[in-house]
Amino acid sequence: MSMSELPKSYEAAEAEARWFAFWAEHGVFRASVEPSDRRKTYVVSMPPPNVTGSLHMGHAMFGTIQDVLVRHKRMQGFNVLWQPGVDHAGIATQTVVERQLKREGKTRHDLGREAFLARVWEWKEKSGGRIVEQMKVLGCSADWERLKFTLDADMQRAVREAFVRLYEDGLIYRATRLVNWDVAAQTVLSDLEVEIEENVQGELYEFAYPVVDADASKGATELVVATTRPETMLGDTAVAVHPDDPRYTHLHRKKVRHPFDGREIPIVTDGVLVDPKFGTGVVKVTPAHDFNDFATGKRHSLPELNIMNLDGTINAAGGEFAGLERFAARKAVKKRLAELGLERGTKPHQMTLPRSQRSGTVVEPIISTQWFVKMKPLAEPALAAVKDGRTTFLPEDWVKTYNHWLENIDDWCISRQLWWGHRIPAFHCTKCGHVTVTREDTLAKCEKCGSDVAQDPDVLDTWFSSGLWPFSTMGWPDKTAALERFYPSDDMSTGYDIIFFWVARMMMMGLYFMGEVPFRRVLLNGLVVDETGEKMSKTKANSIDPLDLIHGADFDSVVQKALPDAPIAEALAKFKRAYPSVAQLGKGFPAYGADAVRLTLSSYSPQSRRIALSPKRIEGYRHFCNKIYNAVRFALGNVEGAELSDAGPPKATLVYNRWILSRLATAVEAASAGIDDFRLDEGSGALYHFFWDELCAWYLELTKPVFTSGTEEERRETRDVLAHAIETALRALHPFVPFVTEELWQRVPRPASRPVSIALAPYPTRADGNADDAAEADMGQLMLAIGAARTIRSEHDVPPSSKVHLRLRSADPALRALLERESRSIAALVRTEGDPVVEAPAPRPRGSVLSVAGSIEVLVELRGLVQPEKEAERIERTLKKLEKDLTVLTKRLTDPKFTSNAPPEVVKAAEEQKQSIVHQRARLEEERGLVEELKE
RNA sequence: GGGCGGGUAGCUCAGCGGUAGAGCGCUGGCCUUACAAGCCGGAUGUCGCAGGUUCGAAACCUGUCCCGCCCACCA
Repeated sequence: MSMSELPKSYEAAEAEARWFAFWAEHGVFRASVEPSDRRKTYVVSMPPPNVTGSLHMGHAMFGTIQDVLVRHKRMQGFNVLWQPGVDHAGIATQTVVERQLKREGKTRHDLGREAFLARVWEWKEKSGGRIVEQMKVLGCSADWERLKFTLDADMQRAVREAFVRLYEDGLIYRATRLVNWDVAAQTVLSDLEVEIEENVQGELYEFAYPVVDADASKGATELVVATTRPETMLGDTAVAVHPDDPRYTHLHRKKVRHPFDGREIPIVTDGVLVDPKFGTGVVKVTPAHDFNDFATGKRHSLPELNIMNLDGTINAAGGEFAGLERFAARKAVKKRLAELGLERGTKPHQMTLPRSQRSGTVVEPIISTQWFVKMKPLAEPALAAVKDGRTTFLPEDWVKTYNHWLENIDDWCISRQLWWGHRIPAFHCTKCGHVTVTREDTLAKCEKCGSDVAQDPDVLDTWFSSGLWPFSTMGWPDKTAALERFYPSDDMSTGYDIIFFWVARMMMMGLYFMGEVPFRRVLLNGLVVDETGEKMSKTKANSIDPLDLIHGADFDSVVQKALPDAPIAEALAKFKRAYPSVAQLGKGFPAYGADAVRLTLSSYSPQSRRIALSPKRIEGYRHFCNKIYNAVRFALGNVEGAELSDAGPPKATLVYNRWILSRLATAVEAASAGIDDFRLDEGSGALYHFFWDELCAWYLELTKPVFTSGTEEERRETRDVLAHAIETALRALHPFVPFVTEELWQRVPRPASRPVSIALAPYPTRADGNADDAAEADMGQLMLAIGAARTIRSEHDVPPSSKVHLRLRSADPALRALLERESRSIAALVRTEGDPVVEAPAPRPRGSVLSVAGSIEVLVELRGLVQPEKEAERIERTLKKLEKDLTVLTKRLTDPKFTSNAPPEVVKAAEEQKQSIVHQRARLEEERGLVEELKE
């Protein structure tokens, strides 16, 4: 295969689709449950994306991380299972379909439960697979044949089993209490699904309750209360003051009159609820619509007066306000209070507002009967398992967050008033009210009285089934081969935003049902945000679809997707503010390809909480992918017939061949360490640096003169080492950039034992290279000398087409021998006229410019080419810098505290450096005279 | 109100006890037969601020100012 057969630039799109199909066809991603397969397992569960979802940067992030981990382990010979799945996403999915119905002028109630569910399934079959296809575009090597949907029949069975067991064990119960109500979705929410909006500018409204039978001589005859939700006063059943507040002592045991319906409500004393220093020191108490007041009501046995319908309108208890929507009711109540002369003013007030994570509407606390899971008994083992190290976190500061949440956990409200989801397996007797919880699909008669029963209408919180994921996907509650082999899993990788929602719940459920932690490590990545650090959101028009990066897209279409309802110009302006670097990108994203996007995401330190996506950075990594492609394309022209074995690297005698094998050992070791330690940035960085700065910039350049004018023996050795180096480098890079590496690897000479795909080839280890300090030291000298010569050329504007005469001098005979040996290489890289002259130090020839590189003096003859003024400038500038460094070093070395306290190797390094500087300075000072010579 | 993370080159970020790093951007010279998505050079930082510990601090400690996130029932 010669290089002319490959196009000059790498075209990602075509190659990526082709290789993914190839991997699928060869079952490369398949995990094995064969009893004869003795390989160690490596298991990762993919966080199941919502079935309604389409790929966003968060998916791309975890998809990349997990794919790197999984491909690495697969190449290391593990039996890898990356378990993929899709989540039914209760509220989100139901909302999507209900919105469709609305367009047809219908509600789900018009269809009825069964028909509605049929409709959702239909939608799921049609549109629900999109996210899976998109994960594949990214290159995710999950075992797609094992794809699970959280509502699959076997998942339903697992969920029901879990529910029944928890119920039987007394950990699931039904209770009536104040819960968070989403009036838009018309369902209860768990505490976690309520998002607190901070720093909302609200108002504190004050009004007066007249005291019944007030005695004006003893003090106030009314109590002024303050509230941010005036309409809740319709449900007030008490007014509270602090027991020790002298202002109100005379009112203890008295009552106030409700201004609208004339009810008399008690004045209670409560030291918990009331802070006498806040406001008027009087608090209205609405037990049915406020969490504090609910608790207060319990302490004082107050009635709980519910004033709200489930749709957020005021109910009959609200009297004249019945039927009003809650915010309209607020206005009406205020108006009425003003008319009655009870309004006492309004103050601006900074407050927090609880909003539903799903619908965004303000959450109403209401009293309702729901199903709960008792958390304390589940949380304790989950805390213990992290404390004793059975499960570890990376980065580990997240342990604190995890602990804090579990230590203060409240019971989990798991019922939802939705239709789409796992139905609660409980049956209510229509006659005696007895509740039967059963594993069966249906129940014919009440187990207590034999009357008809009706199944509980509610479904479970989506996260309930997610919590069972690591074992429900393996066939639990059956004792399957998969469960035996793949539980617990090894790494749980996800964004830190779902530590509570998912990670903690899997820990609790896994420990409870399996008696063992569900995973050994929790790897938490940061959130992908825009280039200025803002969270990606619709209103900011700063969301980027990873597919637009992979396949390319005009900014017009990018922003239209992000902010569909705004004018393009406005959306575009917002978008460009969020991504300053796109200003240099013209009209849109080019097709970066999946590899470039993956490598970019791998290059961010996973311990940072925010990952500010920079499109220009992706461009840099696309260039790298192209670099890989071209380097291999070039190498292909010279490696034909290479003889490779998997017993180790080819034998090398030439310094650059030994050197690249030594660097290779370091690089592949760093790559594996980076991946193992969840430092993908370090792993990918090591390979990037190796490939570009060492393999391409130095090694490939050094092989060129060998292939054009080396001896046959030199050519053969270099051919084999080069072939080995690129084959190994491709394997090392594969987890990060799977597509381009497969594309090239298939064409590269490789040992006969290699499998059908690079994805199954062994991941390289140190043994694929050959550590060689002597070769590294020698190459270091050569690189320094060549660099110095190039700098001289460049600073004197010598065009690359002009060849120069080069002299290299050293007092060290061994070094001279090296330079002599490599004179052909040096000549090629510096572009000299003939081979450089290597000699012992001697008087400087007239008309040449000198630079000192370590212990080598580099002289470039420039008579006729040189510009004396520039040279003078260069000398003075360099001397100034040397002088500065020397001052610092001398100061340190003359300080006895330093020389006696610092470790010897540090002192020694400083001394050597000082010597080198002194030497360089001396030589350069001599050079000052040169400028005059050059003018001759 | 509690907790956590961050403030390092113009931008996005590594470094976390031994004389400041990367990518992009900037800049000089090059279409040198793998790659102009490239090559060879170059410039760029009182490492948020103030104290302290140390022979030595961007890194450790204390305080302080900004920015962000999470948790929490102050009406």
